[in-house]
Amino acid sequence: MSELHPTEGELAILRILWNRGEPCTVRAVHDALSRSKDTAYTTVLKMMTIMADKGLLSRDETERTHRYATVHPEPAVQSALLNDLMQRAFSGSALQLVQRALDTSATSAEDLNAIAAMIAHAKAQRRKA
Amino acid sequence: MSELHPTEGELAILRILWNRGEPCTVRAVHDALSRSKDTAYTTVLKMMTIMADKGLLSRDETERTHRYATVHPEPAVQSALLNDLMQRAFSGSALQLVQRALDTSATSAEDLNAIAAMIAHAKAQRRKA
DNA sequence: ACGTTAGTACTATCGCGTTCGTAGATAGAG
DNA sequence: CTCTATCTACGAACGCGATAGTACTAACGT
Repeated sequence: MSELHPTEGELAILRILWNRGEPCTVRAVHDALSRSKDTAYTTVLKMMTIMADKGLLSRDETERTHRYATVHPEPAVQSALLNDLMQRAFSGSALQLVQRALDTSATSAEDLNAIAAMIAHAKAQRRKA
Repeated sequence: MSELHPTEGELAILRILWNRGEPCTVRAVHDALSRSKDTAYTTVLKMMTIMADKGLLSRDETERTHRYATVHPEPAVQSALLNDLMQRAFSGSALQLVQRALDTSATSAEDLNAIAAMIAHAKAQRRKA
């Protein structure tokens, strides 16, 4: 259930793994993380083993240096987080959420167009079904 | 800074206060909260005093039974939470966030139309400026 | 064969959110 | 005036996320 509710630190690690797109060593993740944050190697290791225990990551132990991979794809986690926030702060209303997102961020004209296109597409899907 | 990042429990209390639209007593909040959650009166009291210390709530102590009111309006907190999530899970891209929100939740046709209207409006605003 | 290097595991600590019991204060009823 | 109900305040305890130091293990070069 809460597999898809990573904490802040966990999400930072997941982002790196998603970016790489392939199983990585703790060393690689730590190096990448060091660019934005100052964390000890053992801390990253600890977090990643915990995440593996939780089922957030999978671990390949065939080599001496273990390689970790994400279990859930990025969109699934994004959806889960979004749904969570929608329930907690928007009474479950996707409309309100999107509304707030749009009038908050300085959305570019291109983005507006992209979203409009997306909606048109969604409507088309609707008509088919 | 983190004034606008209420925790889960804090948000539940804020929601009640926002719904009421007026300063409330701890008793009133606790009663409302009891409908969905089983929490002791003193727990709610404790959280609300902490929130007052944090600047999330203001307190009127003129009467014996203090009355608490929200400091920040709901939209502001929603925006802050949304921005936070946008940074953490969507690389700061509002487009991606909205995209995920739309293709995840079973958005109703009316909602789609409402969002489309909203975008049209935003575009119009853009043209003016 | 041995020491250096790099890896994982274990353990401890710290802060914070959450929970609630208990104590102290005050208003209102009898 | 006293007793009771209700309120606030204080402090303790617990779980968990985050952090990191230390110890043990395995490979690799000389």
